[in-house]
Amino acid sequence: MAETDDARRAAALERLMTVGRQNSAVTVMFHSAIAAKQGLNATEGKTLDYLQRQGPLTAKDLAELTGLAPASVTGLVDRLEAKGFVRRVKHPTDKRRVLVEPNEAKLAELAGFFEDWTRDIVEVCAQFTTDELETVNRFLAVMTEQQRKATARLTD
Amino acid sequence: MAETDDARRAAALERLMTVGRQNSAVTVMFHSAIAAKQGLNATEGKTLDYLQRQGPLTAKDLAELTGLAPASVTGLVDRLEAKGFVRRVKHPTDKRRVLVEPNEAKLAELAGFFEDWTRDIVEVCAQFTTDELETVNRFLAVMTEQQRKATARLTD
DNA sequence: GCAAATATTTCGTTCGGTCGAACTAAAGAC
DNA sequence: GTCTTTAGTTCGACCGAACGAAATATTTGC
Repeated sequence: MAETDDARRAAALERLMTVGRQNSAVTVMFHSAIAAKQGLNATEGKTLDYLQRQGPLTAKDLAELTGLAPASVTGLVDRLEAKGFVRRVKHPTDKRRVLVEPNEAKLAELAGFFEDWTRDIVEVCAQFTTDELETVNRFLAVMTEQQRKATARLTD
Repeated sequence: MAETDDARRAAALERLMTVGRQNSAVTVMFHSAIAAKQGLNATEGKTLDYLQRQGPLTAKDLAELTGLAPASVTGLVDRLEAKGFVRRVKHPTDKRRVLVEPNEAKLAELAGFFEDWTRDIVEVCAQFTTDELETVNRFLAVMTEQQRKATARLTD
């Protein structure tokens, strides 16, 4: 029954596209809702993402990552600092440089925002066996990498 | 061996959180990269999303959906029209109203943007059995709904 | 040491996106 | 038929965020 198997797979793939696109759209909205709730614009949110993932970065690093002019980074960091999300720290060896350090407490507070969200997730996961969750994990990991590459391709 | 099962599940859940967050971050970046490539800002992108999903909408509808003032919607539609993504159409029965109609051709062109992306996805999916893909679909559908509710909770 | 290079900030300017208020046109109420 | 309400646009103004150029501080190279 190769044909019905093929049909079933084709259906699964098509549905994956649909559901994946819906999920993407909702994810974007969720993110922007959270950012808005904290008075962060897109640039600021992206910057915090980078800092959270990579730890302290210099202004120059941030300029490259965000694609902003040096002068703009100064303003960006000023705003984030005023809101308490980061602080400027002198670079240990090169005093020209400024390290922008994320405020862990503030980010934890942000994580607190996710708390009931996390609880909901776990609850929803009750519908899935551990094996299934591992499949999902594997899938998400692969897709994330694929999408990361696609993004890089777009922005080069 | 209930304990090791518990441990395995806990590990799977924790990993899900991590990988899920990474995936979200990348998704957001991917979206904003696509939007930027087309010269669209966040508001314009969101508006096109609504139009694509719900079909033609009046300026008033858009004002409510986006949370913008009427005057701002005029400007928003002007910009989208100038870029060729939408057109204004007279409402059939109420001549005060303006229907904002998405340009299917232009959106298809946008879909073309996704073409090689889609190809990559399918390729990546070769690593998964059809059963696994169906599990993923089920998971994504559930998570999408959950996240949709969470977003609504944040923006009310 | 001193000149050139590098990292960041300051300053003045510009621009896009939003707003409120006033205006126009059409629909609905009575 | 007038009066009120509703939909959308125009206009003038404002604000946040970005930029380039010049200034400052520090490091590197010779």
